[in-house]
Amino acid sequence: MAKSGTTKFAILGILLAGPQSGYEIAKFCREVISSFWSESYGQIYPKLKELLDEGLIKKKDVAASKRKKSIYTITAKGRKSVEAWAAEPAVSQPVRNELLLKVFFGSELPAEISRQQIQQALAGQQSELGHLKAVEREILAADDLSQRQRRHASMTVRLGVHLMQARIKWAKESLASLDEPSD
Amino acid sequence: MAKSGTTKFAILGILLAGPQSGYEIAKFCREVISSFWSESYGQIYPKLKELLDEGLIKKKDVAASKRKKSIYTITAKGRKSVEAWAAEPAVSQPVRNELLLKVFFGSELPAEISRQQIQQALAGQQSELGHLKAVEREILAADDLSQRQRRHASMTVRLGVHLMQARIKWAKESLASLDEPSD
DNA sequence: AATTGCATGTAAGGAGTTACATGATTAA
DNA sequence: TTAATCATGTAACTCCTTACATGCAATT
Repeated sequence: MAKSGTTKFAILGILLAGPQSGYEIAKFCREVISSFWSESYGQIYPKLKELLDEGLIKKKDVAASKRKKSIYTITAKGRKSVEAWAAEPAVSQPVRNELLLKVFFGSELPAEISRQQIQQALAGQQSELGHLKAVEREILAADDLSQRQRRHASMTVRLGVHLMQARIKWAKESLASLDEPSD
Repeated sequence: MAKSGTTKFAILGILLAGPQSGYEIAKFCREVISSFWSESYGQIYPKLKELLDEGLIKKKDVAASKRKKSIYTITAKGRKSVEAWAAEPAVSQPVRNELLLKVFFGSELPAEISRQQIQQALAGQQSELGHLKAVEREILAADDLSQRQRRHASMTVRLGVHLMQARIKWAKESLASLDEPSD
């Protein structure tokens, strides 16, 4: 995936909510925004160095509770930079859906293959939907977040919910279509 | 994106429908399956060489209408290989949704930013939905396809339709949510 | 005559993950 | 004491796109 450069802005955006260490940024990606974004250590640490060189963040070494760590804070320049990025129309990166690839090729393969794929997908989707709804409830009850933070966080989960419901609808419709007799 | 290796099977899968040249495979990706899969020349040509070495496809040089080209045909071994891959549960690769990232960070940014993002997204989604429905009609009317091919191709487009409708629903719901007064 | 499409490839470089390496602290 | 979590980073490797390079054929 060449030339997107979104990692930089993802880190800056996370720092908007407050100063954090590289480790905490990674944790945030894993625990909070993983349903629509991912970053790994191999990306985060080198990127923090770059952002520092560009003056978009600043570093402070802290001996927090005996363990030393580096806390990064977004600068005014960094804030301007992430705001400009956020205002630009979002570009949707090329989709690659392995399930659809398998279903598409299914017309040239034994009929059970597509049916099983879709049944498995449906099971996963239903459990995923339950998970997303639980996350939604958590967000609405989180008293460590501001009202605006709750609202925006819940919007992101709501898309997940809508998409999952759509996938479930599709899976059921597709299984029915596979049951229809051939002409 | 490390260690997926799906390109190999994508090419094999495309060859299931009949022998084709590298150029035709690329064209097929661009024109037929682009809504859920993409491959570029830089991937296809080197991969064809690998598949040849592994005995999963065979090559025949043809002087079709004065212009020379290489036509690749899937072998029995290749067919077995793609069938085994198709039967394995589809793995969903990590999602990266730039729009949601911007919406999420929107709680720390001027309020107009998220509203504009979602409005722009909605406009794009509505036009995209119209396009998908046109493609669906084309598939159902395509008499160069078998009934099974039409059925499986239409299933892939139907997921696109369902997902796009979900995105539109979400965008409208989110705009309404942004209009609600704060507590 | 010029543009578009057919046709095959390579090179450079960015993006991204995983595994490795190291070590302290804390909870079971 | 053993495992998990905190903490920072690097190296190797894969994946993938874009641009480049080349040249013929058909259409406008």
